[in-house]
Amino acid sequence: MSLSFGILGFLNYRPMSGYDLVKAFESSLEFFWHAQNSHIYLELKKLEQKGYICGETVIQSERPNKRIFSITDTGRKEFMDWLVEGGSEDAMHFKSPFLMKVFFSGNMTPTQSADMLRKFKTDCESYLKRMDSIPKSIENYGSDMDNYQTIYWQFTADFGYSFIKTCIEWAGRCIEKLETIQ
Amino acid sequence: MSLSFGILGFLNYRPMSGYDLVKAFESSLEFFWHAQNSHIYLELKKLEQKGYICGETVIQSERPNKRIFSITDTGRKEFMDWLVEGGSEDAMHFKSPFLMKVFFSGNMTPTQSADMLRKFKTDCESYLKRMDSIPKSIENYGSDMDNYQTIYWQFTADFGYSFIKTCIEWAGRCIEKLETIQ
DNA sequence: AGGCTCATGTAACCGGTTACATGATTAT
DNA sequence: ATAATCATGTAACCGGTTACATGAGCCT
Repeated sequence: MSLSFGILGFLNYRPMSGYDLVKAFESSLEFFWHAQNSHIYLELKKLEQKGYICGETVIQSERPNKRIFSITDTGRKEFMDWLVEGGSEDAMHFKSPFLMKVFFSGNMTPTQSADMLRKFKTDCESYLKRMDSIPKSIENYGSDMDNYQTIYWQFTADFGYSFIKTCIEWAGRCIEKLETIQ
Repeated sequence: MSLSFGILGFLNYRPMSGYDLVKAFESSLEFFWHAQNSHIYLELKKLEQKGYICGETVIQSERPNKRIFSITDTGRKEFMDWLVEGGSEDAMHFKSPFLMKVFFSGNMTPTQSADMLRKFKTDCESYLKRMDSIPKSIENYGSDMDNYQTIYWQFTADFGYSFIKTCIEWAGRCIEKLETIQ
């Protein structure tokens, strides 16, 4: 469901091809909404059928042809309804196979589970490093956009940043605890 | 996929009915793996067909009859393989319609988005309050269980706690920022 | 009388993933 | 040569959700 609103949201900024959308998801929503390219193309088809977007083929000589999609008025209305509705999004709990593993780690030795947590921690740390580039890219992106938009991109980036840092601190505490009982 | 491992994990502690499992998920995995009762019953059927668990009907006079499921040796092996495999769980990113809304909130007024974030924050705060009871229930639960198990339950509880606190702090920062530009 | 707990399921649907398929141009 | 970027899709599958259906016993 939310993928379609993500697509509508991007097309509300400007018309884009499926390929553009794949890139847009990768570079901005990636952290909290990973999207497969196959899924995006399927969703574009559905949105077109519903009349929320309309596609136009652009013939290119030096590159493969592409279809550029624009949001329609009904599409924009649909998007705004979703955005404004106060539906409690259940934002607090999320599905995490990793945490489920931690929950059941009493079936492993402390050494095994500490290793798992160390791997998690280093994964987080390298992810955090890659995230350092985000604030800059928002500034670039934002310069030619409405300045007001960019604060929300910064909000989500800040969330990602804080989340990962919380993960690293938590993993550190867990590992410490496990080292005392070995 | 992970639901089945959650079920196997609980049945690895002790035999349970579908109803027991629903309660177990609600009281412990709820935060990071919400499970529908219908889904649990469907999964139990599949796991039985695969031979990972086996069910036995218990006739009760004062209550409806029930089926108690036990984990089999192959089921236990399957569970342990899942637990130990170092598959990178992709624990860092998760799907959040709420954060997607934040990302696109440049289409709302600062007042509207601040309201949304305030609602989120109070939701988090009431959730945090309810979470205060968890450490106690782990202690109770843990007293008759292997003490070593309980540290992992505490780890996941700690994660939930830290996560919610991070959310509250983040929302606070966002609201503050929005209030300055109104 | 009304609501809660105990107890188990089915059917339809849908959001999303995995794997596969193709092919031109451009840069190294 | 070969890898990367640009570009678009299909088919099969599956994990999970929503809605529905039933019914006994207990507590207030």
